Amino acid sequence: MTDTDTNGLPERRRGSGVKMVYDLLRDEILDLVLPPGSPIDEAQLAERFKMSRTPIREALVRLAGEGLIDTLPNRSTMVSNIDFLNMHTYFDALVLMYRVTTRLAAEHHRAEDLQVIRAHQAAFAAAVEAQDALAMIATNAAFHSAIAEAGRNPYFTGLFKRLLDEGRRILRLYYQSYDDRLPRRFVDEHEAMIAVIAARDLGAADRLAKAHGEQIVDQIRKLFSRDRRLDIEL
Amino acid sequence: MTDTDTNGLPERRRGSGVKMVYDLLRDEILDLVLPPGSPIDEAQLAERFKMSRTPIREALVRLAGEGLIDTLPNRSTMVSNIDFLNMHTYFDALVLMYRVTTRLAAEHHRAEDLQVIRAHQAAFAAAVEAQDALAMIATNAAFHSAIAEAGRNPYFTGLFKRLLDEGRRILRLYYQSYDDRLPRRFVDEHEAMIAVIAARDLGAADRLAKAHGEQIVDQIRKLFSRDRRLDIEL
DNA sequence: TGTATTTTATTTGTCGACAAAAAATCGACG
DNA sequence: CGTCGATTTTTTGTCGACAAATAAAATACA
Repeated sequence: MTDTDTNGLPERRRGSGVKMVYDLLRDEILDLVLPPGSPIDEAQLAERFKMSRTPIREALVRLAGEGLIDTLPNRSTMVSNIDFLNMHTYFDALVLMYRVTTRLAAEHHRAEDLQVIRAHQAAFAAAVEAQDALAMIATNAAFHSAIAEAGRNPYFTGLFKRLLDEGRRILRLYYQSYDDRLPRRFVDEHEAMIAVIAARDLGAADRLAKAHGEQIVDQIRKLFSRDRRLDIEL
Repeated sequence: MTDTDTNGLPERRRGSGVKMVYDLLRDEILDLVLPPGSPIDEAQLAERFKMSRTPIREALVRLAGEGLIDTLPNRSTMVSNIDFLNMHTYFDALVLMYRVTTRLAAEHHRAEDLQVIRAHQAAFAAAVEAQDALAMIATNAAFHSAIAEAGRNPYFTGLFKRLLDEGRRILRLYYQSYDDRLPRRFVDEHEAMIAVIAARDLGAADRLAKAHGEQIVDQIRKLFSRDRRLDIEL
């Protein structure tokens, strides 16, 4: 037993509490452990983490800043809803960021970036092989996130990462369908993207990213119209 | 004397304090009243606004979430620096958002949107006529912000508004040069943009926005190399 | 005189408590 | 039996105080 006191609770260093609460709550929201609409009770969290409401509050303010929770003034705060009606705006933004970040990666990447990207791609391929849908979602996001980092534009990577996070919530609703033959196609497309990035072919990077993104959007649209009979306008 | 007590201090309603501090600090940062690097002292702010440190702290957390201030753990927090070395990433993002939002505005705008846009354009023209540089910056940002809103994609408008805010800090450093013949050209270009948006000509909207954005970037680059002998890579 | 070490001072992070605001409960009255 | 109003309960926003962490100052020592 390391780093724990007699109560079995980890000894927290001053200042680490907010980050812990923030990270955990964030994960629980994105993994739908806390589904949209779930009420968030400060006092309850304070008791759960054995700390005062002050650091809890700070974590909540940060989550609200990212739009992951909604706070009604003087009243309850809850996990923000996924806006299915305006989903097309999400897809538009996602595809554009796929394109821009991949193109910039082809332009600005360094040798060490490719190693990181290839490592994430290997992890994604392993998740596909293992048919682990949750791992697919996570490693796929990490793969594209690494590409964005190689593009070296913090404004784009910032927006893109937020979109990928939001995507975690959407995909997790439908990850069941991931046990068909689509994931292997994604693996191949990822390989092709790595190749054009390495070759610094900006045009091809843009084209591949566009096709890749639109295919994912198409797949999600199909899921929606099949499972929910919702016609998402694109 | 309305809404004030005997001390001359406004009676604040519960919950309004944080927003007041946030808004004011934000403006002071963007207007360079608080230049980059300025130390932010919680206790000092608490005394200035006659409130406890708790709401001050919440405002600071939100500002930190937007990257307007940097907080060293357990130590001082200060106004974030403008990253001149990586300015090109800013320009890349700005021009792309100019294009995307203008194109989407041409696609999705409604009649009432055009009225708002034209009103902002009139205010911009008036600022140019009055040679009021600060008003030009503000009304120009409002004009493009209104176009973005008409595009109806919250992900793009969110990023774009943040970029325009950041631009306020950059432009305010150089607003002196605004007393040449460039602003009138901006007025004309704005008029052309409104026309193609109204005509729902997506391609022309994209082209005009690209030219408009790149011209602004070019202008700023010239200012930099002239005033600072700084060679900004683009 | 310069450097290492202790002491002091300043500032942040956290806490428990209180007051305001909204919701929930209860009770009066039709 | 239902509706409106008063009262209680719950939850949030704010406060003042304290403790940990760091910087600054003072002291000891070579």
